Amino acid sequence: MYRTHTCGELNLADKGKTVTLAGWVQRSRDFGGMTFIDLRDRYGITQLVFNMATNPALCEEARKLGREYVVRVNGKVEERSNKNPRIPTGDIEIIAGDIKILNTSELPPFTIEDETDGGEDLRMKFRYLDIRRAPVKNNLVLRHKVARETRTYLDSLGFIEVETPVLIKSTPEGARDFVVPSRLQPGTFYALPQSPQTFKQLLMVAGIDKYFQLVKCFRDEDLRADRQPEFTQIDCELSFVERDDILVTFEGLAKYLFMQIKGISFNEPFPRLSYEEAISGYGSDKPDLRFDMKFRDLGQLAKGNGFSVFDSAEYVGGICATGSSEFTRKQLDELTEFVKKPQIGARGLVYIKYGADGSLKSTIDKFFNAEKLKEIASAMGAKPGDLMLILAGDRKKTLTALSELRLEMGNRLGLRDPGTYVPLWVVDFPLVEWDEEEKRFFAMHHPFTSPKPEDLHLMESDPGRVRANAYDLVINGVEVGGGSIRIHDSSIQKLMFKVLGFTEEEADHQFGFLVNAFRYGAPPHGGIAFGFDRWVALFGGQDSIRDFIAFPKNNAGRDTMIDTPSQIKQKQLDELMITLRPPKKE
RNA sequence: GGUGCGGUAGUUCAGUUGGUUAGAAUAUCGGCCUGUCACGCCGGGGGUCGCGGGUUCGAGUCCCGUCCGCACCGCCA
Repeated sequence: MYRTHTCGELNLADKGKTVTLAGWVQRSRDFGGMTFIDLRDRYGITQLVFNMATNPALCEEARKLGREYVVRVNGKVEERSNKNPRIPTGDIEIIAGDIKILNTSELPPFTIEDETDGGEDLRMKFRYLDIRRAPVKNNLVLRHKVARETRTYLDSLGFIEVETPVLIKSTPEGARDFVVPSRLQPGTFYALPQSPQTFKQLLMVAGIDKYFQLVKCFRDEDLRADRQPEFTQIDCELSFVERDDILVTFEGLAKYLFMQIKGISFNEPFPRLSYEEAISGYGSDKPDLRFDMKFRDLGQLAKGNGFSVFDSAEYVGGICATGSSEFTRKQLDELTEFVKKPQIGARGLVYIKYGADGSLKSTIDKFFNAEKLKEIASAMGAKPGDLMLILAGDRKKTLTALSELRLEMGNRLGLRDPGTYVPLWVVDFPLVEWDEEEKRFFAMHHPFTSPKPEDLHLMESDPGRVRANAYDLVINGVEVGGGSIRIHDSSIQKLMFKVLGFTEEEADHQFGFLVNAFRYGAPPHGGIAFGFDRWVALFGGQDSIRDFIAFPKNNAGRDTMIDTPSQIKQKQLDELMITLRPPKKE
């Protein structure tokens, strides 16, 4: 037997036992007369003791062990005279009787500690060392647990996990595809799935009834802290369901996961907000509801006072920060700079301080007398001690900017605690969105999303106003999942393609297989997909999904550890009949 | 495609107005140390200042270009 125990399990109950442990040398503390070594494996750290008085040869050997050496140790479990309450094995130590070096190690390029001295890119380049660190390892354990609990829950409801192909067909709608050249059919390409969307719908036609899959998806778009080119979805689809069946089922999954993973229970149903309510109230289709600070539309109240910024604005609205009237000039200047950043794009920021003494002080005193300011304050629900922040301009842009300002204020006021979770459903998304560049409508969700029956009559006359039978689950401002009731009626599907500007030929070429399948008795169906990585990161209390993925890509889609993407051999290109064009000359 | 920040010892960083031999912490190596757990104390080694060009008597510092990393906008049905 290689080892009798792990480095994380021994305690006083094991006192007196002779054990064999194996692991990595985390650190050694050499006192000359005695040496302590912290031995680490996935399960924890156990202290080894070597004493010059009782076993000088072995103690000399132990002094020579370097960081990250792999060793196996025989010894006796003893109670420590000085206990360490900070680790689970802190009551005991191993009096080493024998030690074997299983492998030496070069000096690692960064310290293998919870608080490492390694920077991001070094950690990625030596990810196998990074994963030895408890925080990263624990994230992977967390990920495993979420996956396991997801399977347990869905299985208990009769879902079955079905694998769908990874080499599929490219479709121009939506994100860019990663493509894979075919050798057997030179000049043609597979695409990697952006999601198994069409396959799960075909599984519904096939009568699978309740499907799920923890599945890798691929999108060739630019990356962010919460976006990787390959990521994992909890992909689900059900037959013979209406929207509320799906919301209830997966609200159940969310609640189950919160209970199993975080020990948090939600007794109330998740609130539901329409897309329109979310946008007008929070400027975002994924509002962070850990704090209120809802927008107030100041509309006509702001206009006609000679302040041209307001008078010429399509939209004037603001937020009220409770108890923030004491913000300093410096803080307010910072906020102004914040909203004027190009990424946010507001032209300026109007504030009204509602002093605790009832006084009103603002950047627009010149145009608004105390009475008018009081009217605004009352419209915004402000009380003495509050700070009102107002933006004006083009409606869409201003709502977006106000949303960013709201989140910034939430951060500044400490209202976005990572340990607090506030979920909600956003429903009734628009079915399609007008694209000014291409002068055509695009599906907001995807082309198989069904319109709400009551809006069906607008499909041809005013498609922009048609609402979709679609929904997103949002937690703490993170879109963790979304889905829709699908179209199962081929005439509505045809209408949808028409709205999107597909000719019948194009629709047939790209999605003919699905439309064909629907001719053979497609059941009403719908589904949802969750961003598994985001969900795990959320449970882990972090914004970036990168440390919840064992081997993630960097900002530019590179894996610096294996150095990819990279060039391939000419022979491979020849087989694929691919000729590389020389780089464009400027 | 764009914006911002960064790149100096193995690592994380500091480096003033352009001016002597580029520093600190940590890691590492050597010595001392019998109860540490961020051990302590003493000593040593360690630098292509990302790369290329320019300005200058002189560049880590200023300018141009370029590469790399991080965050964001566009993009992500």
